[in-house]
Amino acid sequence: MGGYGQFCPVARGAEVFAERRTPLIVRELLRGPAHFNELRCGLPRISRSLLSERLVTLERVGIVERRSPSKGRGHEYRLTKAGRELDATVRALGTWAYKWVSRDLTPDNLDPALLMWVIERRIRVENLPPQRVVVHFRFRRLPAHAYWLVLERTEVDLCFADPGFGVDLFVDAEVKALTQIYLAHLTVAAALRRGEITLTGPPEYRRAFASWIGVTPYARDSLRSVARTAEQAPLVGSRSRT
Amino acid sequence: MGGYGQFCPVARGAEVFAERRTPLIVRELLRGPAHFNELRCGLPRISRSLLSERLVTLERVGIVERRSPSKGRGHEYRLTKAGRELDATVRALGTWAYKWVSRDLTPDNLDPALLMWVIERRIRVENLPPQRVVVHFRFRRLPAHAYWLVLERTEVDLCFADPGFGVDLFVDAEVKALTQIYLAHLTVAAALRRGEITLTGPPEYRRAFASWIGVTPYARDSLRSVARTAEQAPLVGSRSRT
DNA sequence: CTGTATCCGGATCGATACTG
DNA sequence: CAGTATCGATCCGGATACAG
Repeated sequence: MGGYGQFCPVARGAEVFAERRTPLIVRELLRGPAHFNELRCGLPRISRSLLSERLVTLERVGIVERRSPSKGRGHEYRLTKAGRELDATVRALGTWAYKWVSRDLTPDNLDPALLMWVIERRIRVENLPPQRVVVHFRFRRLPAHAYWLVLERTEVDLCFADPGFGVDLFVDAEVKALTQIYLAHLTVAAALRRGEITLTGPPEYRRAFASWIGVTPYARDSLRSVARTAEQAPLVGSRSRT
Repeated sequence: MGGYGQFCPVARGAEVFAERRTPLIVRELLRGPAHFNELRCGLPRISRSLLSERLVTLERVGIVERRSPSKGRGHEYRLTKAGRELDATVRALGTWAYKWVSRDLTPDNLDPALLMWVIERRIRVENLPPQRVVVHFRFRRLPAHAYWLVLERTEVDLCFADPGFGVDLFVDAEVKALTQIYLAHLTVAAALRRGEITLTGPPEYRRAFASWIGVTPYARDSLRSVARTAEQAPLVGSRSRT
């Protein structure tokens, strides 16, 4: 019961791309992660069985190439040329969804761990001060979630335990507000005004904080991005993680 | 178990667009049909239950608008502005699939009725002779399938029974070959040479037949993007785009 | 004619246990 | 660590019957 019994390219494409979770797996692969458990980081609720099965399918149809352990353990999953060219489709889908469905965030869509993960990747290092800054994030009504971002111009790290350098800036936030900021549907200034985010620390860091946080790349393509203020310079590209 | 638990626009978009059969339903709505059973024509194996359910979902998320019977029976299903803007995503998917997966046609992908349906819609009326031409299609090893195309510059009709005007041109074809022609992976000339299509009728009609048949729009998109890429390469002569 | 509700078999998915 | 096999619960989808 796999296919649609059609020769139409949209149907053939949907057979491989529009299977459940597949667009997200392709999105992750486009971002860069190549190992099984790296991929799982960006796919919070996926089971290992399903990810494994999808990777097998994607390899079979020529979107993914599985390479033998180059030096570490396990395999490397890389997109083939065909897979990389799915970028245009993923972008089109993301851009559409940014414009039309990203505004209404239900509690089910919120995920502090995932949020911190993407915020880390989009930190605008060029706006950081020369010295290292440790920012401690906590989320209201979710005491179990605590994160530390260690920010340096040369490297950004996300920790799940106090890294021990001392904390320079405390961020106490509503998950929803910080998510909206990442989606460029709310400015840091507005969130502070409404009390949905509280910053504690030296004034220069409190002032600069907004310039450190990046936004989703899908906001860039949308005509409707509301929060395009002076504080938001062009987005930086993704940086490599090791 | 509906959503993916993510705020990422790609995930939100996939929740609504990448559900099974949904890309095809959107594709059909983009083409124009607005009534329930018109939609089913382009979705051969879909059950009424599933189409009904998907239309309800699409209406709920704001992609489809259900209008009360304007004059006929039943409802009209129209894309909203949000739905129409999915065009870019459908095109991206179709263009990708045309390039990467449309070549390998399995018997399961072939469907004479659907093929005739899309050929009818893409007839290049500007190349037709002034007088009416009736073309009778038959498919090898599928004696149950017989179709008549009544071609006029002002109107094209597909019939499943002899319309009674007499037949001007007989086409006896391998389903696969005619499908490949529609996908622009094979020319009529080559198919004739290989004996995969046989034309019977006056020489002027046999010669002109190739110019009446159109090809999938995704072939054109693909050629255009190839041209665009070529134009960016330094060694290729310039071509203007509008 | 234009859908909708129900039922049931098969497909899918996550948890668990297991292997290299 | 990096997956894979198995199994049971859940979900999906087509057939059928039914309603406007």
